[in-house]
Amino acid sequence: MNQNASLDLTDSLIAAKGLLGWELVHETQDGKSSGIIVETEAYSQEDAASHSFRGITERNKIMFGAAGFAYIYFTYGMHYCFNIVTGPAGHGQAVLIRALEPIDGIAIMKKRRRTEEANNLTNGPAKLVQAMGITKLDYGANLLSGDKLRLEPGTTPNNVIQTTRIGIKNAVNKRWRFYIADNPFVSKK
DNA sequence: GTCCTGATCCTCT
DNA sequence: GAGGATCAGGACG
Repeated sequence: MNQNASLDLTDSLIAAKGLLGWELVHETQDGKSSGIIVETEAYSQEDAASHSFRGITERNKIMFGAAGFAYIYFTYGMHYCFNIVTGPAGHGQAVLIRALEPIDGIAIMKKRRRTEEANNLTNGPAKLVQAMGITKLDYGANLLSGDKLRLEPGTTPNNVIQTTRIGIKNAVNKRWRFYIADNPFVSKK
């Protein structure tokens, strides 16, 4: 376990791996909630599965901006997913956060998720958004500025698994998904 | 405009 | 393991 001095967001693949072990913190009226990032996926504009593949649009324009901002999108008519923008300005890429290990505010998460099961709070991209109280209002938030929604350094995990992504139809052969081995809060092995 | 699809989750069998 | 919920963005004309 090594202390992370800084986060490399110059490339989504590097960032997806580097984000594992970092803590995502959100302070709301209900209190503070946070969790360790245990599962991520990388997306880039050369990648047919990425929202940025077909170029810049009103929805995904934040992906083409500077790194370190929140890209939140709505899908399947009922779910939001949370991404961290990476790469240089002008290059559309981001890292999808797929799962967290709950740390602070677990009682708040249970209330938001309407469940008592601790291992069912944040083990999926739409679940963690709900558990953390993230909304579309957080679109474009600067995660590195120490604001209410932010990233905090954690510890680098020892065992990281690299594999294929989940829930996509294009570019399914790319092994752009990373998760911490043996972590019970990973959405799927 | 209209149509279709989706980086999902939950509730059933 | 399968299917439904439910709506915004994007493609097309």
